Amino acid sequence: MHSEIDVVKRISIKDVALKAGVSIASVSYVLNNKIDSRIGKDTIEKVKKAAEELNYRPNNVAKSLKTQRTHIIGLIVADIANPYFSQIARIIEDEANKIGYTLLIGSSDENAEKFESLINMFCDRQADGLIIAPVENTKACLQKLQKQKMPFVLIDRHFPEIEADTIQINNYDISYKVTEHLINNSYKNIHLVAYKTHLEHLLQRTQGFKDALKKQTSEKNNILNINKDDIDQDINSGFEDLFKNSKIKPDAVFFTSNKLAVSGLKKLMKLGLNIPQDVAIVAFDETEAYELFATPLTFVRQPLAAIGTTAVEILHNKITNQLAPLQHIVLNAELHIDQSSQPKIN
Amino acid sequence: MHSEIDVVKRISIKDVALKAGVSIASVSYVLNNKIDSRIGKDTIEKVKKAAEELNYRPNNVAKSLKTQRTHIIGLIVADIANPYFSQIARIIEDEANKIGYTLLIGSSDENAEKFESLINMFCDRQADGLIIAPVENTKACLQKLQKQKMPFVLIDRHFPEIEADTIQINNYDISYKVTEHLINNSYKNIHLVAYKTHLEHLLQRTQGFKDALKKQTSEKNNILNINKDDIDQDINSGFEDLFKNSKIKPDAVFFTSNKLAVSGLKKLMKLGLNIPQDVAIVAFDETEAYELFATPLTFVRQPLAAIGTTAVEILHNKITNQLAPLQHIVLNAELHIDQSSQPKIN
DNA sequence: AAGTTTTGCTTAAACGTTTAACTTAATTAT
DNA sequence: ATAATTAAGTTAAACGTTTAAGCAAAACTT
Repeated sequence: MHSEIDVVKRISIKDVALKAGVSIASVSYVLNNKIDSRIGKDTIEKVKKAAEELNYRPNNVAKSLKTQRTHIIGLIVADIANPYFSQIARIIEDEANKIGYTLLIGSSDENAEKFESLINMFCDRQADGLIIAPVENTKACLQKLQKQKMPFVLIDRHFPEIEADTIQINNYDISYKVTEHLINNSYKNIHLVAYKTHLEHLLQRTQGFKDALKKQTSEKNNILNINKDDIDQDINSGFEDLFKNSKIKPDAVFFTSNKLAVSGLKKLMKLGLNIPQDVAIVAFDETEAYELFATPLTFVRQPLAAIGTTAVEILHNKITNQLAPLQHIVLNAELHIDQSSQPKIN
Repeated sequence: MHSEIDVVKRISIKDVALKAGVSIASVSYVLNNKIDSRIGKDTIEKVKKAAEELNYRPNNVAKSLKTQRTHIIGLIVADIANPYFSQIARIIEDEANKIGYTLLIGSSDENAEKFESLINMFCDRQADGLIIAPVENTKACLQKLQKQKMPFVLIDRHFPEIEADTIQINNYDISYKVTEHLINNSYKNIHLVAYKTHLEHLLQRTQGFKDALKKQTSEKNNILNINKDDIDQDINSGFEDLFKNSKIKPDAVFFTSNKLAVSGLKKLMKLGLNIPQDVAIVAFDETEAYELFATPLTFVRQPLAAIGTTAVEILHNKITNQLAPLQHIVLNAELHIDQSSQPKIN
C-alpha cells in the first residue's frame, strides 16, 4: 500500500532529454525531424525510444509561443445550428485538419457585438487566420482586422467597400434563373420572401428576382421582407394577407433562405394549400427538412464543399504568404428542379 | 511618400510598460487587477491609459504557458451536422463563454480513430477539460485520459465500466413510456427501429421497448436493427420487407434517433403510407425536419439546454477542484404527443 | 602533419506572460 | 531620533518550446 503521487506532471521535452541522455535541443530536432541539423542515427533512435516510452506529447502552447504560429483557424458563422453553416463547418474542419490546422468555431447569432467579441477572442488566442461569414454593421471590425494584418477570407457574405478575399456564389444570377424558371413555367404572380437587410448577397438575390420579373408586366409589390428576428411571426401575417385577404393570390413563392423556406412551408401547410397546385415553391439552400415535405421541392443548391475547401485553400495561402494577391471567387449555385415548381396546368 | 513598415509587431505588455514608464510587472498587476499587490492610483491610471492608447490585447498563448490554464474546453460530438449535436454545441458554447471559456468543437463521425486523434489534439492544445459524447471502442482512450488527470464529463453516452462524470437521459424509462403509450392507444404490432450497436444508451432504449412489450402476447422479432453506415439502405430493405412482403404489417413504428426517423419517414412517404391511419409513428429527438412532415409527430424531446448547462457546470467544477466527487446526472426526456400516434380507430 | 571541412551535439537566448521575492521610500511607532 | 511597518514598485525566474550559434571530435585535403 503505497501512497500515489496525485499531481501527474506532464512529460516535457526535458524529461525525454534526460531519459535519452541528450540535450533538449537534440530532442527537439529529432521530434520535429529537422534533418538539416545533423543528428546521428543512434541519437535519433534513443530519443524516439525515450519519447515513446514516456508517452511524450508536445505542448502546443509552448510551441506556439515560440514559433508564433498556433495552427488555429477561426471560423465565424452566423448560426452553427443552421444546417447551411454546420455543413460548411464540417467541411472546413476536415479540410483544415488535413493541412495540420485546428478549427475554432464561433457563432455570432447575426449580432455585431457578439461578432466583435468573437473576433477579439480569436485575436487574443493568436489564431493564424480567420474564415468569416460577417454580419451587418461589422465593416469597422473587419478593417481593424486588416490593420492588424490578420489573414482572413469572407464566405457567404461580403462588403463591396472592403477589399478582402471573398468567396461567394452567383447570387444575382441564380436568383434571376429561378425567377425565369417560374415565369417559363407559366406562373403569373410570383412572390419573393426575403430578409429585411443590408447584406449585399441578399440584396443581390432580391435584385436578380426583380430584374427577371421586369419581363412581366405586373408591377406590384411582390416582395415580402421579413425581419430576421421574427421570422415565424412576419411570415404568418404576411401569408395571411397574401393568401386570405388579397384579391389576387400568389401562384408561386421563392424563398431566399432555408429558414425562410421552412417557416413559410409550415405556414402554407397550416393554410391548407397544395404545392404546386395552389402555389409553386422554390427554396434556397438544402436542408434535411425539405426531404420530409410532402412535395419534392425545387431548390437552389449551394456548392458547400467547394466553398469550404476553397476557403481553407485561400486562407492557407494568405497565411503562408502575406502578400498573396486578393482573390474574389464566385462559385455557381445550381438549380435543382423538382415537383414543387412544375409547369402550371390551367 | 514614405515607405510603410510592413510587419506590424503586436503590442506586448513590454510596450505598454515602456509607454507608461513602469515595469512590466506593474502592467501585469494592473491589467489583471490584482489589487492585493499594492499599486498606486496614478500608476493604475498611467497603465490603463497606455494600454488603451496602444490598443493592447494580451497574448493568451503566453498567458496559458505561464498559468497552465488555457481556458479552453473541448467538445467532441459524433456529428456536428446532426441537429441534436449542433444545438447542444450552441448551448455549451454560450455557457462556456459566460464563465470565460472558449469552446473547441470536434466531430468524430462515430469513428474511434478520429475520436482518438481529437482527444490527442485537445490534450496537445492543453484544453482545461473535455465534454465528450464517446463513440464505440473508445474505452481505452478514456481510461488514458483519466490517467492523465484530464477532467472530462460524458454526455449522451457512457460506458458502465468507466467511472466518470456522466450526463444522460432516462433512456430506458422514456422508451418504456413510448411503447406503453402506443400499447395504450391500441396498437398491436409495434416495431422498433434501432441501431446495430453496443452503445449502452441505445441498448437501454431497446430494452425499455422490449420490457414494455412483454405485456403484450406477441413475441415475434419486431426490432429492425440498422447499420449506422447504411441507414437509408437498411431502412429501405427493412421496410420493404415489413410493409410489402410480410403478412401482418406493423401498425406502429418507434424510431430511436432523429436520423433513423427522418430516413424512415422518407421511406414511408415513398411507400404511400398514411400516418397514423396506416401506421403510427413515434420519433426520437427534435429536429426542424419533423415540422415539415405532413402529420404532426409524436416524439421524445431531450432536455438539450439542461444537458449543455449541467455539462459545463460539472466540468467547470471538476477543473477547479480535481477531487470533486463523481456525479451521474440523469435528466428526464419528455414525451411530446401529437397526431402521429393518436388512438387507433378500428 | 597541418589545415580545412564535416559531423554531431550542446548552450543559451528568446517567445510574452505571471508572480514570488526583493528593494526602496514613506509612514508610523517607540 | 531610531526602529518597525507599510506602501509602491521592480527584478528575475519560470512556463515548454525552437533555433541560431558555438564547440569539439572526426574525417577529409593537400
